[in-house]
Amino acid sequence: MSKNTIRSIKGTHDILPDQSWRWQQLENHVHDFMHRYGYREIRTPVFERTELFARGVGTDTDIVSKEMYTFRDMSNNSITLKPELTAPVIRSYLQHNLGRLTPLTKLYYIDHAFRQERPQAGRYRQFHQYGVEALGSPHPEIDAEIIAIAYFSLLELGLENLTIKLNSIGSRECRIAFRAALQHFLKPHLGDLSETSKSRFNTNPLRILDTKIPHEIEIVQGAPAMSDYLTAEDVQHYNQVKSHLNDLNIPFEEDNKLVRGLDYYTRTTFEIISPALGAQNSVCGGGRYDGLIETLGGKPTPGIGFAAGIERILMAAAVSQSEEPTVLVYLIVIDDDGRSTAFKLLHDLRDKGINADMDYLHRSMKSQLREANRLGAELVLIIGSEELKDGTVQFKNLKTGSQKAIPLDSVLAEISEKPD
RNA sequence: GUGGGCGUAGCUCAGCAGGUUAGAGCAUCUGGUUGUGGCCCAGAAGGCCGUGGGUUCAAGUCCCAUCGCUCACCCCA
Repeated sequence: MSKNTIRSIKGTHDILPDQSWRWQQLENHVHDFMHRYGYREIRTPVFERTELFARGVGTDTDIVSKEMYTFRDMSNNSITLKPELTAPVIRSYLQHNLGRLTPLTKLYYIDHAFRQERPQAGRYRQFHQYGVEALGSPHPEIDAEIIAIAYFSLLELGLENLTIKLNSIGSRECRIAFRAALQHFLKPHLGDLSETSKSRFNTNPLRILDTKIPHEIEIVQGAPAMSDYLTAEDVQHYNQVKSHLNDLNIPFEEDNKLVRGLDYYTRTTFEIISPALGAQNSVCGGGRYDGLIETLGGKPTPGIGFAAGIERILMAAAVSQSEEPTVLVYLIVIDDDGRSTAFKLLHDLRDKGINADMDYLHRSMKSQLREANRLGAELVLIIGSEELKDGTVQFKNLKTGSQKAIPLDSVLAEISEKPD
């Protein structure tokens, strides 16, 4: 690469033609899948007011405190490239009062988000997710549906050996009690905790449970369990979610240490991990957020959703489902006389919905045939001065090698028949 | 922010104790066929050996710095 070329920004990637076909396939699958489950697409802007994330996601989360792309626009507003996709959807839901139409609003998206982290396998600064949000129902069936969508959509996209990790972190009331108990338990160990854990002790002690530091894991081992602090309603809700999952034969593992990193989660939280990935093995994460809509200025409305990482899915999914469409017919021009005839014929073919192309470099016939072969064309139409004279084209099948002269005006008919 | 690995042709990589004009395979282009692809053969093009500095008679090779890529920690999709 020349020293003068400009590179893409660290942690961002071009999706080249080799890969874009897989993206299209995945997106098509997602659209189709979501429609089957009764979800409608929503698209929100790439950037939002910074305040949306500060309020919605929580200022003491890693995302808000150190990973956002934030800048000032010309009106001196603080703007942030979306670091996650739920808060903007809720914002839009409230702004347009989408809940007016029906008490349960089911939305999905395929979108990109931005976080300023050190890139690594499966973690990029611009990354893509598809996800769903179901707004309005507090009932466990919708929790199960959300998990079902996450799980079955991933299966349909070709992922294997997935593990669903499931937990309930309770309603807001019992989290307050649990939080106090946790702080009470951790207080004597405060000196042994890492700096980050120490600061989380006050801001969000639940996240200390998620620690990866060995000696903290030991300390946390004896911590009070969230499950002991769930209210009777929380327990019942959780049990019903599990029961519905069992009804659908969706396998899951309970993990009472699973705490989603964003502040807004309540009750059901889940994560789906794939063994085909590296250290960043989570392909999907989600949960219930019964307080979020109220936090963002709406009336109290329950909600639940998930987001799945498209790059990670593409990394973990071995097979692509179908062949990329290729050029079917390639036109070859031998000498300048035939060029305009070929150009018009090319247009007619395309107009009739046939994948067709021709050479635009005035190359030798041999080169043009090579190109046709490289493109995977099945048929080649050759036009030279001799053909022009008697109004024909050479009709050649590249698979069999057979060739015949046919009248120019019968080309379309000939192609639509089974070529031989 | 912290740590490890790696930067030689478009791609994947050789380059062996520092020693003359820097190599291979694949890809590309041209030719072997006065109008016929794949396979085969021949040839061509393509490299400030990431950048800067240092050591040396001599640096792709050794040292330092720097930039970039990558993996991992943290956290997450």
